[in-house]
Amino acid sequence: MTPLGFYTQPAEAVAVGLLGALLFRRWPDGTQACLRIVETEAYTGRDDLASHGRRHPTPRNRPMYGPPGLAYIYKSRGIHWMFNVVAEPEGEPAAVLIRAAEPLRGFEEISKRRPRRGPLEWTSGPGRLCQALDIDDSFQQVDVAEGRSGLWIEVQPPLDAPEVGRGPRVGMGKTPEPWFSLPRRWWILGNSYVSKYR
DNA sequence: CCGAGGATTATCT
DNA sequence: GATAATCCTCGGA
Repeated sequence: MTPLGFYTQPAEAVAVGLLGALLFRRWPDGTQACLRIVETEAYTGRDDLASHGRRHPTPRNRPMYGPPGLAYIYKSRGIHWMFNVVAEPEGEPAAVLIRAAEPLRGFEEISKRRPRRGPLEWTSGPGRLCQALDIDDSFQQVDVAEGRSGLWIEVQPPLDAPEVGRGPRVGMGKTPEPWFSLPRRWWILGNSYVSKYR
């Protein structure tokens, strides 16, 4: 499947399919990091009161309505950057939040951006991941299927179903049921880098 | 180990 | 004016 075809799928399918995908970051000085995506969440449009796309386009959520395969980045709590990849055809507000990843290469580069913290706290959460990889809104709407921006994803073959966990999303706050409990979070079972804030 | 509370600001109503 | 797709620190056990 082409990258465009992959990201054009429903957000749920993209979220599952991104488990095990390789996330790359290359800095201007030539240093590089490679991580394995281990936790994702799906957000869609009017059928999802937890999603930024639940009402209509706004300056912030505009990228969710745009072409699939581009980054959607926003700031949470005025502090933490969140990294999503847009899914579904242009016009449909949908995105997949990259919640956690397991560092494979570039430990030095990652650890120096997460000082005074152990490896398990480097990238085990969406805000931590963006801190570890210097991801901010300068990557807004970059194409994650190609590496020119210095941030890209290489999708891998699907995992076997028994390796995948599924459950409610994190940080739903006052979101009403049933959206509060919809099982739209996926993770790799047994992986230590899955976020621990539930 | 665990739970409570604070940080900090753009965005939306 | 309230809220937020989070993270960290601190106090108590």
